[in-house]
Amino acid sequence: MTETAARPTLEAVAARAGVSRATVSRVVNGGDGVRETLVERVRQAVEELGYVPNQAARSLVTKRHDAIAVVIAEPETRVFADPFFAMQLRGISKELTSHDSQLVLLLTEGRDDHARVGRYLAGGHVDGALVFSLHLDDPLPGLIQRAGVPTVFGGRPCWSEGTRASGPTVYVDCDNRGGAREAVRHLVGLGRTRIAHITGALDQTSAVDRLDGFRDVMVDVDPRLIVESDFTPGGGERAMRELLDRCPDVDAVFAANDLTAYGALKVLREEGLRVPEDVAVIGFDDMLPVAEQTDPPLTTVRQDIEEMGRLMARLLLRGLDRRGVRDGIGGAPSSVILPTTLVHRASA
Amino acid sequence: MTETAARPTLEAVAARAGVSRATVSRVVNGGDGVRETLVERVRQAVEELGYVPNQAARSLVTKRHDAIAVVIAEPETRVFADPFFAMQLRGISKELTSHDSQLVLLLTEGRDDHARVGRYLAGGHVDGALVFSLHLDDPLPGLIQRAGVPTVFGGRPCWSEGTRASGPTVYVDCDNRGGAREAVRHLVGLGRTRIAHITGALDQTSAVDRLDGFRDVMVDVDPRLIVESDFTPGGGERAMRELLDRCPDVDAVFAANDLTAYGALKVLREEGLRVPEDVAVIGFDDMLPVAEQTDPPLTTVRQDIEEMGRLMARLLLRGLDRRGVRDGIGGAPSSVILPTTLVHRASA
DNA sequence: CCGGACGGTGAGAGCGCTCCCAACTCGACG
DNA sequence: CGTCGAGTTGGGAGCGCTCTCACCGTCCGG
Repeated sequence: MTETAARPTLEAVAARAGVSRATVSRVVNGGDGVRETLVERVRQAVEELGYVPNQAARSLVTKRHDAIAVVIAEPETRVFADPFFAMQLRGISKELTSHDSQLVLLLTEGRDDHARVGRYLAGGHVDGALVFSLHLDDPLPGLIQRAGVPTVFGGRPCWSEGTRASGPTVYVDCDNRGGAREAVRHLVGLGRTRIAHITGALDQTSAVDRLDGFRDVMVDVDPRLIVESDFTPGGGERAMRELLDRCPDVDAVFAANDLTAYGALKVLREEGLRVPEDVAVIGFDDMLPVAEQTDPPLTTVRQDIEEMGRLMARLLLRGLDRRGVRDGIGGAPSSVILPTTLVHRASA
Repeated sequence: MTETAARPTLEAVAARAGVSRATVSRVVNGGDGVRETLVERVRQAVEELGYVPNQAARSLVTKRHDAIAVVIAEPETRVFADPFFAMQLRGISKELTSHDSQLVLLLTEGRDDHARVGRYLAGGHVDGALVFSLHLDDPLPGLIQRAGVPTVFGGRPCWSEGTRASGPTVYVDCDNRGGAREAVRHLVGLGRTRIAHITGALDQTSAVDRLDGFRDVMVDVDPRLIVESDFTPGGGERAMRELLDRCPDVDAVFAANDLTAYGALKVLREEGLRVPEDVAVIGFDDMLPVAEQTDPPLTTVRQDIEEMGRLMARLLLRGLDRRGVRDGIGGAPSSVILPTTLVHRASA
């Protein structure tokens, strides 16, 4: 941990290359309008001195930061621990990297933290934000939009009344409803008639949308076939038990996600029911370490999580670039719903 | 996405409070040596104007950034997807937050990316780095230490020959070896005699250390009882099959992590072997969604992952602060090995 | 052969902040 | 009653960079 040697400045490079600061700056930023010989000379000086631009000085004048914030509102430990965010982050990171932007990660812990995040974003330390807000009553989306920071949401956000910001909301989500429909139709196609749904946590739009998709197909479904749960394996177990109790004749289950399906599978096995012969099971997410490893391997609805992350970043960056170009018409980017695909494995 | 109103500057606050820039600066940075009445007046002006300091301007002069980088070297998708990093990030984030520092996340993709990360760190954009380097031959640790950025590693790093940097290396790890010993001793205590070990990916120090711990207890172990694997469920399955094939009399398995144990459990069940009656199984990590949900619930060695993250951050920040105080003797912080605990569930 | 256009370059003015130092106010002390 | 020092406050010089302009040479058309 020794003191790092003083970093060379533009000035130093200029001196070495025998040109002015302005010229070095031009070269460093693309080199347009500089004679080729000079460009070369400057490049070499940069190389020799190991010059790296000082981002702080640059931001100070450009008001750009080449950094975006990723906000993950996460009261619940277990949700954060699933691979979901990791994959999204990966996608986001890839996109940002290719755009030379940095990723500032903001994790919130409980309500008080919202203020901190709001302050940070309003403080103009980043060019934009990517926000994952999971719950219906989350004040974060409102806070953020009020902060005036360009934002793209991960998953369809939900507005508490009155929090609704002006201007369009941009978000990226997968086709939860359509994916659910496809899963349920597949079960119907298998000849199943007593098809149940174990829901996710219904304070999240993804859970609501999947339930809606289920209902789209099972129009007059026996209400006892719908059991509310919470996206966890334990919740899946409890729900499956209740389901078996209420409707012993159930012959198919569409679980709101793979973890839930995993729990359901466990109960089914314990009860001596064969999957898929007695009860077919479909999950959602195609979370690989889970879906491929269940017993039997899980048929599930795949969403490309990494791609969602990447897309969020792309949308945000595009919006940012456009802003630079004097907010031309052609307009703000709009939300994107990614398609899902049904992955056939053994459970249905 | 409207243009944000011009942010108020120190100057503006000063004007409003009827004092000088310097005074406002003092108040904003703690307010020492300023008369109480003035402090109050400035505070109010700050409030009214919604002033937030411009970090870029501040860094420019202080050379501090109040930001640290978290570098996750991750060629393998599946490893990143496990909850491990999420938990660590959480711990890190908590610690940084309470220290008013930001977390810049750097994910690498393949070899070329190392250069990018090296450049970024060397560029002095952050005050320090927290680095997770998983593999033995990873050039990243060397690169980073050469960049002269204060760094704390997650997990005992491993140096390719010649890459070894000068100066002490600080890292945080759990007591992989001791934890493994405890697990194996527990199996011995259960009266098991044919105790096997399914290793993790042996290009990672954690896997090597756990193997060493196993060997510490099982001094003259039948070499056929050690099967090399890779920390994945699939790998666990394969290893377990091979093990059963080689030594049908195996009566206990210490798996290098929970995922591996999960795979092993699956094979055992398929083969009609009872756990723990016929074969006792112990995992490592206590990855909750996995360990609690296996069938039967997994006895495993717990490491407090979030705490590791928090500790890494704390160590780094402490080192940074000390640097500020003229690098006094009393010295660089040193590595920490966190204890593990054996969690008794049903599988052993 | 001269004026103007034009590509290329450098000088200089800040961006918003911190921090050094000078200045100023008092109360205390000789 | 003068002086000194502690306690406060303000002025000003940059931190390293970008960006606007003025400037300079060159090339071309008239």
